[in-house]
Amino acid sequence: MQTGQTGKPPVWAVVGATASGKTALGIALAQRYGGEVVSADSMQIYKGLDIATAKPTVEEMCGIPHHLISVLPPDQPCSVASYVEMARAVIEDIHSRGKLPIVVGGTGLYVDSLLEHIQFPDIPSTPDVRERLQAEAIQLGNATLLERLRTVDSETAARLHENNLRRIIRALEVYEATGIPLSEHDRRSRMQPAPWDVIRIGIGFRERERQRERIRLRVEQMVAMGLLDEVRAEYASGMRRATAASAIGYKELIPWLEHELPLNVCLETVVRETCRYAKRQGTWFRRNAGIQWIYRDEICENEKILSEAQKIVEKT
RNA sequence: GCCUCUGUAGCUCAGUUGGUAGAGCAGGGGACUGAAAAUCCCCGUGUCGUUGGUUCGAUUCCGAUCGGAGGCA
Repeated sequence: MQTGQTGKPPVWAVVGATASGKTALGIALAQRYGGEVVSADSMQIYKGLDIATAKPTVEEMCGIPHHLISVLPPDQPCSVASYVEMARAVIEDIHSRGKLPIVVGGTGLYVDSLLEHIQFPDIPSTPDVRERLQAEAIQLGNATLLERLRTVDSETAARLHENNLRRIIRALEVYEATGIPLSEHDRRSRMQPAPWDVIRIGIGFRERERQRERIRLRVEQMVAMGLLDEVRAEYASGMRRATAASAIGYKELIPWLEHELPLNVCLETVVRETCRYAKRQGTWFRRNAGIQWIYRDEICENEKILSEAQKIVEKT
C-alpha cells in the first residue's frame, strides 16, 4: 500500500456544502485510486430517508464500498464521539486491506473530529442530568447556570453566550461527571496528532446564487425520485424525537402531511432551509486552511472537477 | 359613480401628539469537542406611493392624483 510523505498511511477527504457534488467526486476518486468511501454525514448514517438525505444510489456507487451510511436505526441517538469511534475502525480496516479511505461528508464537526484525531473522553450525555439542568435553567434563568459554570470553568463560560443553553448544560454535565472543566478536556483531546497523511479537497461555490440554483434543482430531483412517498412512509412509521427526525426535507414536510400548509410552501421551506444549512457548512469549512478548494461554479462539469482533484492529490 | 379603509426595508406589518423611522421573517457575517441537517451570537438608509399646499421643518396635517381592498349604488 502506498504511504504518504511522512510514511503515515493516507486518508483523503472530500468536504463542502450540501449539493456541491462531493458524493460524485468521492466515488470518482475511489475508482481511480483504489479507494473506499467513509461517509461523514450525521443524517446518512441512519437507515431510511434515503432520498431526503441524498444518499448515493447503488448505481451511483459504481461498486465502490461505502461505509457508515444506513448503519443506525433512526431512533438511536448518535454523537460525534461514537461517529469518530466507528470511523476510525472503518479506516483501520480499509488500510489493513491495502485500500485508500476517502472521507466524504458535509458534517463539519464529524469530519474535523475524525481527521484531527480528537480524543473524546468517556463522558456520555446523561439525559437525567440534562433534564435537571434544563429545569434549573427555566427556574433560575440561563444566566445563573452560566455563572455557576464560570466558577468551575471560566474559560468555557467566557466563550458561551447565556442563550446557548445546550452548551452550558454540556459543560456543566462534564464538570459534574469528572470534576475537570470541559476546557481542560478539550485541551487533552488534542494531544495526539492524526496517524494519517490527510489531503483535504473542498468543493465550494464562488457565488451564493449558483449554489441556490443547484439546491433548488436538487430538491426538484428528490421529489421526482419519490421524496414525498418516502417522507409519508417514514412519518407513518412514527419516527419521533430522534436525531434522524431533524433531517431537512423531512421535518419541513410534516405540516403538509398534517394538512396545515400546501405542498409548494413546504417545498420552498425545504429549499430555504437547505440553503441556510449550506451557508453554515460554508462557514465551518472556510476557516480550515488545510482544505484545497475547487469551485463548482467555475468548473461546471464533473469531469473537470475530477481532473482538478487529481492535480491536487498528485502534487501532494 | 359615491363612501370607507389602505399604500413605510426583499416580505408581513409597527410607528412618528409634525423634528426624515423599527420589529418579525427573509438575507449577510460569525461561532462550533458527546443533539451538529442541531444549537447559538452579531448586522436594519428605506425617494415612509406620487404630487401640490400649510409649516422654520411633513413620512406624519390638508388637497389632488395613481395603485390595492371592501361597502353602497
